[in-house]
Amino acid sequence: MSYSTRQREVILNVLRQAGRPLTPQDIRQQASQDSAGIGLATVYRALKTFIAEEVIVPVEIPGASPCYEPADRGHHHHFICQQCQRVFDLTGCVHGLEALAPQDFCVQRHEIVLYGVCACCTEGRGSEVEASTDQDLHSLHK
Amino acid sequence: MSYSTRQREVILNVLRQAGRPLTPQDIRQQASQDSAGIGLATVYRALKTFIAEEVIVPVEIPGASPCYEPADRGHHHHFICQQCQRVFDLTGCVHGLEALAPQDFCVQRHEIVLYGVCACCTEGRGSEVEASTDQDLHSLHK
DNA sequence: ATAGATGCAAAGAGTTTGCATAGGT
DNA sequence: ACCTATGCAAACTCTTTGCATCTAT
Repeated sequence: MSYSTRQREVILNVLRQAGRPLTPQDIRQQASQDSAGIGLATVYRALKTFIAEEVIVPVEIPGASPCYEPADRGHHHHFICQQCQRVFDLTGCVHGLEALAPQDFCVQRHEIVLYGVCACCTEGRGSEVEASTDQDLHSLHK
Repeated sequence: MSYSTRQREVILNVLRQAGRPLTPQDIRQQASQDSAGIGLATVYRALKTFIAEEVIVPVEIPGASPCYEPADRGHHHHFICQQCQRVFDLTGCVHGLEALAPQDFCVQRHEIVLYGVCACCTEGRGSEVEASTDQDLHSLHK
């Protein structure tokens, strides 16, 4: 089995406290505050372990770098802001998706991604957000 | 403007004749048959030019390598076979997607991806397809 | 003749792996 | 004590860029 180390606890904490999926770089940067000098390789290895243990899930957005979030958030989809490039969680889903595939295709799961401009960036605060170190947590969960 | 060279014509032809989005590697491999010794860099540069000219569009599927297809296929979505990893075009769309985003978010476009097993792989021909050099064109367009 | 395109090789970004050391059990 | 995790650096993959040469206009 896997050991519980300080680095892994910190990584998991970072992912849980963020209200949105994070990239490995995001994670490393955040984690550095609690565990200085943490290596990127450690982040990648921890992510791989957590995925295998189904503690987190990868979120791969077309046009964005792969990112990760806790697995306990249930079925949901994502919104990516074209301005600040951040990924947000959405709630809800739509029906009738299986109908898009030919009948001899077997549909196992689906992904929906919305692209646009988030509330922050719409308010004209786009540039400052873009440069932020991203401590702010923009959860859309109620 | 851009010149019309043999390589570019071949690349565009390959994309048009394929019934599904292709990766740069796919394209290079196919194009080699008509233009031996074509370089990968040439493919990437041609793709960039074609995208700028809006002749082709990038198709970025979560969990798959980025691929490309002609821009004149209209609004549609994609299916990725978990077995052979190929990307197929779907026809049709669903409504009510904007409703998934908070009202202060501006939705500009969307992407829907279905994952599952394609007809070929369901028929038990998965392994041979997986190893194929992919000359076969699996269009879903009617 | 000139500007753009090609092929190669080198350079970058992102991710993975080998290895010696440190740390959890 | 044993086995796993860490950090570093090297290796790998995918994509981009520099440069000399070639080609379309």
